[in-house]
Amino acid sequence: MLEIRHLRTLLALTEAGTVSRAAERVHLTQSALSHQLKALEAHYGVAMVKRHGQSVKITEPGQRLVTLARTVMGEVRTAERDLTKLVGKPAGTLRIVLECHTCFDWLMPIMDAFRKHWPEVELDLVSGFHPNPLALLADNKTDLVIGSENKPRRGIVYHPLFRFEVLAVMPTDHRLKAKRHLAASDFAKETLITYPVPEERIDLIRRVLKPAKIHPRRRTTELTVAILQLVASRRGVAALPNWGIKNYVDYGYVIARRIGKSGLWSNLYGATTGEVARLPFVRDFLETARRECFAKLDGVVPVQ
Amino acid sequence: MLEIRHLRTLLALTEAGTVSRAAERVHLTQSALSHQLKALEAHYGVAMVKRHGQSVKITEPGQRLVTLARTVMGEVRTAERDLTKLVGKPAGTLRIVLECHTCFDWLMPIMDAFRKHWPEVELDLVSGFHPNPLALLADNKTDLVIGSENKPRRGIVYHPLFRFEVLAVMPTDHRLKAKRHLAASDFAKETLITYPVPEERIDLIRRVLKPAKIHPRRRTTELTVAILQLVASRRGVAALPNWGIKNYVDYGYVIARRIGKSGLWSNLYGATTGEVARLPFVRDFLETARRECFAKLDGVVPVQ
DNA sequence: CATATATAATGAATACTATTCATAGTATTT
DNA sequence: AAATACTATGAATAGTATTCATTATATATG
Repeated sequence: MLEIRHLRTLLALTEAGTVSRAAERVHLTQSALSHQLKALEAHYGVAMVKRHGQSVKITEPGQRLVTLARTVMGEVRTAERDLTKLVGKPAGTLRIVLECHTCFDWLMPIMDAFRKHWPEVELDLVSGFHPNPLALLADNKTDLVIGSENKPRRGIVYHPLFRFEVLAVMPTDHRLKAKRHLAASDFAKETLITYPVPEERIDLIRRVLKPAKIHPRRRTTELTVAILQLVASRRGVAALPNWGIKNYVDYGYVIARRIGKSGLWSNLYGATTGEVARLPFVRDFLETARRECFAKLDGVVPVQ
Repeated sequence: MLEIRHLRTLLALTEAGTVSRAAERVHLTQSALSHQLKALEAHYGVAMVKRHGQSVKITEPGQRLVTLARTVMGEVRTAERDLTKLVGKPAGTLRIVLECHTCFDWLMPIMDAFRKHWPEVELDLVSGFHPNPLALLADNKTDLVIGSENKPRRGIVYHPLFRFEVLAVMPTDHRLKAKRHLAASDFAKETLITYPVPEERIDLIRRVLKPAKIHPRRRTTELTVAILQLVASRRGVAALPNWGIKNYVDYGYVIARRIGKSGLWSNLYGATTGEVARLPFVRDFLETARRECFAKLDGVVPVQ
């Protein structure tokens, strides 16, 4: 009766917190998951989740199955890796270009895991700036570009990673702190602290400020911590991913506000050539990245 | 794509050796398993089994999945045990009556495992002889009777365990050693060595010799090894389960021959009252017994 | 406080896919 | 050579997972 499908669902449920979001993550409808849970509960004669207002909470029996799911899914993954290694000795390179500055944060642990799982593959992070990173794929200068671009181009395959919200980060005593969300006009008199990249690469400018014809002052710095320091010491405001600043916000170092009524959201994709997309270790890398980010990063949802 | 169902199939396949027998064990048709295997092979791009004449052999990739199956199924089982313990504290007794002498051999390790898994349950083996063991169930003198009886009686539930062949055991230089299988008449001049139980309890007599009106001499002894010693020293022949004598035959201590053209087969059942049948630890006991016997005992097949 | 917005549960309809059926094919045994 | 024991396969069927459409309920929002 119990199938791996159910374990997948339970894992997604603990990570997502709600049935609907879990459903998105496993590419099913909310209804399907609700039925699955009902079937599990009927079979074992215990509630696996408890409706807790709007969201659901996993019960103790449910938690036991989640524990099972974690170990089982881990073992299934290593078995499948072993299988692909038995099918054909995998060797090659995986050169990665990062378009997204903050992505370093989540990429590091994933690269570490990858090196352990695929010691035969040479892993490289191509840093430094490129005006047109996707061109590097065609020129075989890199194998994987991680960024938010997904315009269809011939020969390039986009692998959706995840979707996250970009928040406005401000000092704790900022004049706009009472607002629930900021409008474009709110930025008019601010100094915007960003990474040293062209304006088109900054979502807030390209998608919010430029359309509203607002051009605040800019100040740039390389590191995320440096940006946060400048914000905290009232030199300006910044726009950073939700998951990148959560710790600083929780700690009360800065405050964060939504940009626009429904927020400024950004999608992240891995881009490869069609050929590279077929390599088993590349598929594994992308899948691992997706899974780990959903599991570890706060407020991350599937690409819509 | 990979589901627990596939892992079950692969486990049954390694233990049964052929697709058909594995199918019986998981209560599916041979065709279903063949399709399952085909789907697995298509998905992973490797052959999981290799047709090897009449039977199939598991390939290296297949073996990897079998290993996965073993660990996963083990974890699923302990998780499910934990779940039933969470649902309701299980306490009670499991008093077992054994109708079948040789069954001690396989029952011991299963009782050991059971004690480990259900420390709250008091386990008892009620030995000694009873003319009508099933009556003990109704009188609440025991909880489980293991034997080959399965005549429908009101209030009693039979749980099929397994089916095995009873072989004629003879000294290595016996006059009938050239025969592939023995007929009832072959026993006419022999001394039959049996456990000290009534004739109706001995399959060979009840189902083969009595119908043929053949009444050989009998000599009885309690222990299986004692029977084998007597046989080896030419004091007579015996009829014992395939799996009980395999080691002695392989070692060349005695020889074994089929009884009748298609052999003398015996089914083993666990009998309980309807109430006891519902207890989770009883269900677990029976399932464990079945599984372990299929895995460890040679030549054991599902009850037909 | 009413309204809008999320969310979950449910029964019926649908789509999917696992299993069986019927059969052919291939070794092995007698 | 015939009988037996096994596997593979395509089509039909049965079974069940998923979706659709809807209701119910709780949480935000103006």
